[in-house]
Amino acid sequence: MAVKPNDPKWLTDDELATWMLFIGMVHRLPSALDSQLRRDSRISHFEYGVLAALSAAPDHAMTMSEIADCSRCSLSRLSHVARRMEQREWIERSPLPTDGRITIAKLTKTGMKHLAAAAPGHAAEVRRLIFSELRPGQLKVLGDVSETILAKIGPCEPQAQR
Amino acid sequence: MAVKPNDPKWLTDDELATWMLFIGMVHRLPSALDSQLRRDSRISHFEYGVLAALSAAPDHAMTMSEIADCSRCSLSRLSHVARRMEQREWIERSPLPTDGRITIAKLTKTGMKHLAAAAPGHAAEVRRLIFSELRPGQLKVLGDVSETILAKIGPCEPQAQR
DNA sequence: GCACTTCAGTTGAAGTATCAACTGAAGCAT
DNA sequence: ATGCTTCAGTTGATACTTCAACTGAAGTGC
Repeated sequence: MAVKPNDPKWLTDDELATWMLFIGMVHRLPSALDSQLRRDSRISHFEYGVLAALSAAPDHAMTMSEIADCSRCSLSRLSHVARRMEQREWIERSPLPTDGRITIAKLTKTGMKHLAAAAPGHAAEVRRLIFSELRPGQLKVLGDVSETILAKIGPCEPQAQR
Repeated sequence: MAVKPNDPKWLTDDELATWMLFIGMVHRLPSALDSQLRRDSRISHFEYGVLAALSAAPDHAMTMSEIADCSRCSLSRLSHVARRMEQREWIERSPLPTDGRITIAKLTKTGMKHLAAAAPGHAAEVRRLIFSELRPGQLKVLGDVSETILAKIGPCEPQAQR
């Protein structure tokens, strides 16, 4: 991202240099992860996250809102994605009997298989791109900084609470 | 991003905790920056980057390929975006007389005004979200880590060189 | 000078995301 | 029990991104 170097309200030189690297990385990393998953496993990074979340949940099932929270996306986006995943029979959706507003999404066997097939390659890519050359001190800083930024961004706005 | 905690090829506990925070931040930061710019200045983060790059270039002009390189995007994406920006009269495009393959994109006065109007608010948001609570040591680590990851990802693949 | 290749960029189609509007279910106040 | 409000989720329209195919210009070998 290039800049307005003469604007007094912009950043110091050090900050600017960091910013260029950081924003470049932030832009390119998601698509790099996405490419690997699509190429090797015909699945998007976002879909992978949903499957992984479900696989870790009791009974391989969660409500739509729970998934949206932990995937940090809007219900709208999740709803579209869930429809496509349901068509591919990776998940099944059904209303909760005791509260008709709530939809339970459940991982199918097919979905579980796809996830299991995709996981090792994805893990290897994450390790290769990020953790392979990260020293413990850097790991800690990266976690802290991410946490701080996430806190500043705050909870999902788009449609979450309004 | 939830996970496969029992997979031996996955990550250590420390790495996993860091990963969840980091990938969440990486996903949400671009849309947070985008929201601020769209809300306050009717411009996307990507378009902002293009305008900023042009504003820093000699004569406020660059070739399409140069812009694509420094914005880290495909020529295809840039071409679509440039058409929309040309319609809004933020930029003008013309072929280079000495080589008909090359297109020069040039920032217009209108485009410059929009950029100047958007910059302070955007800079403030970047500062608020990222730099306000970052200590010098963290700044350095963030830059180094970003650089390492970018190097691992390598140059743009999509359409850049093939 | 002619075919072949590479280069720089554009285009259209298909997929995906975002936004606003909507639906039906549940809660709640009277 | 009836009307209002909130909740959880879905839907359709619109906008954007990506992919593959294409175009015309320049370079290359013969």
